[in-house]
Amino acid sequence: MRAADELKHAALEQFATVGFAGTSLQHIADEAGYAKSSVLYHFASKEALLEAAIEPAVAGFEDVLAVFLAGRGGRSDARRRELVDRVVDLLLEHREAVHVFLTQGQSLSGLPVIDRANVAVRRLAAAVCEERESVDDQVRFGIAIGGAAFLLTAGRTFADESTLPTDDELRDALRRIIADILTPARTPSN
Amino acid sequence: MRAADELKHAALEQFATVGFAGTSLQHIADEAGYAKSSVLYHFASKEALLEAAIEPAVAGFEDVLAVFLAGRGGRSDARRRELVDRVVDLLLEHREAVHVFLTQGQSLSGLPVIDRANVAVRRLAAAVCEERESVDDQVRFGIAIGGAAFLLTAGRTFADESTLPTDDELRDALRRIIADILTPARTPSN
DNA sequence: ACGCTAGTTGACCGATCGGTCAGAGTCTGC
DNA sequence: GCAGACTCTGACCGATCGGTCAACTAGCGT
Repeated sequence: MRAADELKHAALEQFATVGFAGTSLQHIADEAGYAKSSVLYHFASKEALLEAAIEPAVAGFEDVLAVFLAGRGGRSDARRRELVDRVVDLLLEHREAVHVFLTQGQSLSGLPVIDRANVAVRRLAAAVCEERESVDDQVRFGIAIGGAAFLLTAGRTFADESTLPTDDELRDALRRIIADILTPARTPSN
Repeated sequence: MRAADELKHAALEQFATVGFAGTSLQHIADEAGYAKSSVLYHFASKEALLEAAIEPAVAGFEDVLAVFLAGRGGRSDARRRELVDRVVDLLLEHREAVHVFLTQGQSLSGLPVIDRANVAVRRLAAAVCEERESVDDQVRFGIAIGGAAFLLTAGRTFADESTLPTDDELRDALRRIIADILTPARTPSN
């Protein structure tokens, strides 16, 4: 069962950097040290490989969301902050899958796992924004999640001037700043 | 000269939605109503077409940046806010080019126009963040620009629940929120 | 009428794409 | 020893890729 994992890992890395359409099965196989045929032995198709590669990430978000929604502690600010923390953890843990979903999700819609991820994100937005549905809140949520995902992957291109921060530094900063973005001024000032 | 513009427009749209590698010259030609050979008559190669398509956007950012850096008014908060406003305008005007650059820039590095865009973004970050180079400031800048770009393109996938906001609404919200994100609490609290 | 240039196109090229298939190697239980 | 399942692979398929090229058309100055 090691081969399938190696292939998933290699595939995810390529999908995140070169894009799904820009990645060939041959290249994935070469990267993982197998023949192209072996890839199609473990996964029925290129799309099935993508699904298998990002499914754990989607499942993770669904779990965190389910825990939040089932929690009996209401939707206090503390609980919402806890949700943000766990989401940030998932963003860091599955950064490649998140990047693939956010940057190529629209061209990949139709794949079951992508549709699952879409409803998960919508429910996440609803949980974070509560019933407040102003344009500002939508924009804040979009910037927070899109920005975080961008920062974790593409952002490295021009953020490494001196020394790029540790994952732990990044995690702390993201937790603080995203919570900051999502809760503008608890009592509106504009 | 109309044909070249039509092809650039069609190409940019495809590059933004399906990705550069995932877009075929044949599809671009079909979309614009020409033959594949015509595309390669107007542009030396697929890469040259990409460069021509996103060059105006890069030039726009370079101009705005040059105006800001050459301005004799120092770097007051008001001037920095004006810079943010103009950058937001450019993000809206060239949203497809911005999307292509931010989501595929790393796999497209090497193309002259992409490298130009990279240095422009770095200088923009320096101009906005001033000499403050803490992890937080870098994260805030990354989230702001990445989030805005994400919101303008991919974000539409799951933001259109009811009615997605007007461009003008979006512009106002972005100006306010991005300025907000980049200037956390004028005097640091951490 | 002429030649010249710009624009457009279909035919064609080698390479590579995702995917199929018939084996070959390896290990197990009998 | 042997049967069977599991894993892996090279050869091969039709389709499509980016790119080349010669030919055709339309306009324009002379």
